[in-house]
Amino acid sequence: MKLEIICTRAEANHTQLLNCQATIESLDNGFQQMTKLLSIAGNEVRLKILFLLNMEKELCPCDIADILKMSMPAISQHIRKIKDAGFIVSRREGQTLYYSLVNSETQVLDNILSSIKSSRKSA
Amino acid sequence: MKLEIICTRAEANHTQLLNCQATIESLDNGFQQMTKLLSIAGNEVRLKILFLLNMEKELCPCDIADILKMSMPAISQHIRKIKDAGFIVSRREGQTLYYSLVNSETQVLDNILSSIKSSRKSA
DNA sequence: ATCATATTTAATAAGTTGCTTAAATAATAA
DNA sequence: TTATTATTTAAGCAACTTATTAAATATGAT
Repeated sequence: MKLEIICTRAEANHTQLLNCQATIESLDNGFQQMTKLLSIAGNEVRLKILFLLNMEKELCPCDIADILKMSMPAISQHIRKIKDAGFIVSRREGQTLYYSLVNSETQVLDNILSSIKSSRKSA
Repeated sequence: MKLEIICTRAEANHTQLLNCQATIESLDNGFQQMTKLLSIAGNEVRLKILFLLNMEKELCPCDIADILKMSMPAISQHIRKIKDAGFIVSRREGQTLYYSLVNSETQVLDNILSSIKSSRKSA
């Protein structure tokens, strides 16, 4: 792989820049995975859904729509995104679908959610 | 504040739902602050910029453009978003602007960045 | 001054997001 | 079967995002 440097500043440290490029490239998969999580959680509605599922273990779309005072289709479409990303799973009971968090490799998500939980005390 | 419940399921636990609404509302500020951070970091380019600034202490836009192989204006506009959100500051040295991370209340961000760092080992 | 470098800003275009409304599925009940 | 409830899907649209290109600032050098 070709690593080019175009910065012309005299002070620019080319070794440093090449090093940075190599590091960024070696972590490419990590960046993609993390961006997937953060772009899902970086929407206030979806962040609240994740928080609620963490708090209540499982909820149906209707509950979530009630709690967040939003329409069913709006909630359903957020749920689909979170599900497509693999962070939640569903379980059917009659006409009702219950969604719950997948608990795997969610160390960063856990940290985000507990940070929100403790925000009441500090705010 | 009026808390309405519209879910008609017989099994729906109204106390639970009202409780959830109250919790979500009490943490409103926390949700907004966290969404701000995650929506900034939930873009792969910005996540890499934050990672690089964490790794190298300070960098100029030109360095970042080189490392990420992107145009100066594209980088500059990402930097502006991160700066407007208050996560980085700049220091001028002649014609060059050096950007660095603001280190305050960044516990979640630190966790995100160190998680990426350790992704090489596990991937 | 004039020019070159580092950076930002503005205008714009293409793509994405996130809602709404209406229609489609799926399961259950009468 | 027909109706009801829970949920999803589709179409449409306004708002937002992110890149590009070109122009504007700011600093330093000639």
